[in-house]
Amino acid sequence: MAYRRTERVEEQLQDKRDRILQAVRAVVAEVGFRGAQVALVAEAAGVATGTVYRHFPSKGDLFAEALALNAQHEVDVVAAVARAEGSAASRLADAVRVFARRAVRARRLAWAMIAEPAEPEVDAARIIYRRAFSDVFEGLIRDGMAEGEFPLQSAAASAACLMGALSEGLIGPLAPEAGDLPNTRALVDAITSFCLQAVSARPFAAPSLRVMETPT
Amino acid sequence: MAYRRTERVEEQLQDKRDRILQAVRAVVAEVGFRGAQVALVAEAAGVATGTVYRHFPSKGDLFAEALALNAQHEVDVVAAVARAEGSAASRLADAVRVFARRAVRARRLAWAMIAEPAEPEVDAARIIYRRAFSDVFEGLIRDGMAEGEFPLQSAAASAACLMGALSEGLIGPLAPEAGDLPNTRALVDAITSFCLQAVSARPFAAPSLRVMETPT
DNA sequence: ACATGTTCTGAATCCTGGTTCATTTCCTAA
DNA sequence: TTAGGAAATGAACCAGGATTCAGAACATGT
Repeated sequence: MAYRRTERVEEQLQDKRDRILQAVRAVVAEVGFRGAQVALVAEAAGVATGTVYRHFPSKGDLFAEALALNAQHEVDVVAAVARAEGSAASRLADAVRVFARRAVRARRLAWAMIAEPAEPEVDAARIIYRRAFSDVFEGLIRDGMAEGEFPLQSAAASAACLMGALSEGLIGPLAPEAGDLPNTRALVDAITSFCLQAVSARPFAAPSLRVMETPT
Repeated sequence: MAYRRTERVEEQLQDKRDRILQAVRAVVAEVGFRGAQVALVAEAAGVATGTVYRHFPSKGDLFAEALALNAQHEVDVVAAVARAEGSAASRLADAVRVFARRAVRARRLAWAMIAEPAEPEVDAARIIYRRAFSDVFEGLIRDGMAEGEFPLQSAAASAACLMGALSEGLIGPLAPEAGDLPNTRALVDAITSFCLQAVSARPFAAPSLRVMETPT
């Protein structure tokens, strides 16, 4: 016996792993998932291509973990806002606004995280985190209903719609092709109030469908 | 000169082209974009792989055109509903409902069309049609504002959010993994009223953000 | 300094599925 | 019936990028 993994090595290993994850973030923020190849990530992390595979089983796993890292952080931020004090409505508005604002700041990265096509593993992770955000909103909607601030509704469905409105409202403007967004503030406000009203408005007696069965 | 493209040949050609496009639809409806490879499509269309390339320059183009065909049809259906008579609110509700209902019917296909990862050309087409739907909704929102049915709002932003709420509200349930959706009706209703209220409710004075600048 | 095990390296390999193209089959007009 | 194209075929080809792996460089404890 002449080798033992010392504390120091352990740290270096961990550190290298972290560096690789950070590199993914950096590369994706720059060239998106599309252009993010393993070799580039390795270079950005200052390691050889093969090293990446000593730390992660595959590209998909690596990228999914990188996304998860980022997304979890955002979830935490939003959840913290949601946990603040105040009415459900104001907390919901704040949560939505914080999400939107942060996304607008890190345009390219946000777009990649939310919408850019990527490996299946990444998609899987996205679904999980979409739901995580959705859960936060769902909790707020339930609070609001409990307090009588919001009308009764399917919290789960509303939360999903809310999440959708939020990301779609953002996606167009965030897309790399779209030019500079001139009035960030207005955009964020529009999205926020859309979401708020959807959830907090008095129940609307949706007119029944008079259109016949639409065929074809 | 001993050959001239006759009427009949012309038709056969056109017909073959159509068959290929239909085959894409069928294959995608079955195995999604992920599993849809050119060879499969060719087989489904009853032609050789190479033939596909006599009609379309590349897989991406073919698939994008197939999506466009489908999407355009849906846009037409929704636009027709939007053009019916009645208040803006009821037309909007109907439009949303029809979209959702039809999507729920053709689960796998709808999911593929709306959300499944695919070639860049397909994504490009998606963006175009997303906007097409969004435009229909935007028109209705404007109508509603003009009539005083809806409060003043950014029609473009609301329409985008609406589109997002609609697709996201659907996507989860439509995803291939998700089991059977038991109460289709309830889902469609929940989505519809979410959208309606978002757009038609009295303006909500969104509480201002008391949370400090969230760092990191 | 050495023996033994570990991590790193990056060029070579492999794989997948889109695309090509030499050949065959099919049309048309004379 | 046949010459002069056009369209169809599908096996072979190829690109691009993930993954591997044989050797080099390191660590550790004696």
